[in-house]
Amino acid sequence: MVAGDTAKRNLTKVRILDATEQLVAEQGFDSVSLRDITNGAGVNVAAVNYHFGSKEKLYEAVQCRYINPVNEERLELLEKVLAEGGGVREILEAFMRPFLTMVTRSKMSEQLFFKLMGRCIMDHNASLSEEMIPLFRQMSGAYTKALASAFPEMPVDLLLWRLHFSFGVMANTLLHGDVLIKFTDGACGEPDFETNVQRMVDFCYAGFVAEGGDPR
Amino acid sequence: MVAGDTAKRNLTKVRILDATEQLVAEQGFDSVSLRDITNGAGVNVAAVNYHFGSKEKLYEAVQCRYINPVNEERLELLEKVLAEGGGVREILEAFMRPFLTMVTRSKMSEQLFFKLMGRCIMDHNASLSEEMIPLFRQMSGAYTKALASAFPEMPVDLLLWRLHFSFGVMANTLLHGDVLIKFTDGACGEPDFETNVQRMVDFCYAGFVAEGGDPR
DNA sequence: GTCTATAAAGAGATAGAC
DNA sequence: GTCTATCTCTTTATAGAC
Repeated sequence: MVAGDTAKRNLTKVRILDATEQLVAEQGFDSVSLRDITNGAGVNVAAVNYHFGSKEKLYEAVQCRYINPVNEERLELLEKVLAEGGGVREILEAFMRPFLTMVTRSKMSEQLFFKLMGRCIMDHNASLSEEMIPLFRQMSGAYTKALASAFPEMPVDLLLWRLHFSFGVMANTLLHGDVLIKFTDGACGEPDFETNVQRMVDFCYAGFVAEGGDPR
Repeated sequence: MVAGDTAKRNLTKVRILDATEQLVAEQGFDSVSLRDITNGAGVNVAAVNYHFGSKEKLYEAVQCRYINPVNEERLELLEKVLAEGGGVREILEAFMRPFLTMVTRSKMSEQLFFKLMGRCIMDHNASLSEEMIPLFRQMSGAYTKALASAFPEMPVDLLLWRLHFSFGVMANTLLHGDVLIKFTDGACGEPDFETNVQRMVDFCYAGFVAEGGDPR
């Protein structure tokens, strides 16, 4: 195999991934057919099964493409925050900011990219990919531990639910931020995600330190 | 038409609704076929189209069956809270508690019922039914107004986003509460929804009164 | 590695008998 | 109001030519 073959193979593969993430962001995992995808990518219908094995595996590739780097960056940022003696606010920011870093790696608009991310973390019908579970467990374990250190007197179950609540705040903003904008006829403004990260961190930080908590 | 006919027609219709909500709660709107439904209900395949017109309209009926009463009860509770001079905490509780009232009207287990509710408010692929939009707008308008009175100095856009965050907390708990339980191997406990409502109210109340807010 | 052609299964919907 | 039988369309996947 020569370099040109690899380049061409990767081109087709990447075209499929790009088309899939665009269509999935717009319509959801369950509403997109292989023909939609191959038409969008300008490749033959058989190409998906040749390059990915099945539609399901293509979907796993789409999910892992960004979610795994997001979880890696979450781990890196958390380490940095803890090394610098950061508190709960910084921990929560480390949890939410990586989506903002990752958007620059995609060809999609910010709005569509966040929609895709929301679908990846919320549409558990379309197979929560096995390939992302270990990293996800590691990441959530590290954050749980960090928050448990910050709130030594908070019962673990309460802490886990508050982390889950924070996850819900973020996921709903990613997935349905556009719905709020349409539903309020723009009265909520059209904040960029940087603004939303700050607002979400403020909101969840206050929720974490609420009665029962023991903030550092 | 005699009473018996009506009873029998309603029986079939209700059997279809019951089977559909059970299957949708378990598998999601996009993963259930008409044959799954009619098998589950013990009725003929043609019955769905006879009684509901189409699969889509059946889904709208399933969504409206509980979501409309939930939104009505939210409005009633809010009126009562405001009449009694309740504050932000009580307003948030009025927003979240109706799911707990409604679960008793269903044949499903609590866990499955909340899963169904989560799907109804989060799966916007499967058609956000036109029939529930007016009530939904009225309800969210009333809550926005009540919260705006409680936080007269908070910019409206921030207030709307904090309400959206609260919605995310609740929706994620309804839809993915079971995921947290499995994912943490039970370390989060298995709290009943009453406990979760209190925790969500605590969390969101603190989020609302965080810096920038002006609590009553 | 890419194409055409097609297989095989399953979907939603409905005509017409009862 | 309910049933059987069937229509029509779409889906994923693949065999085999190039």
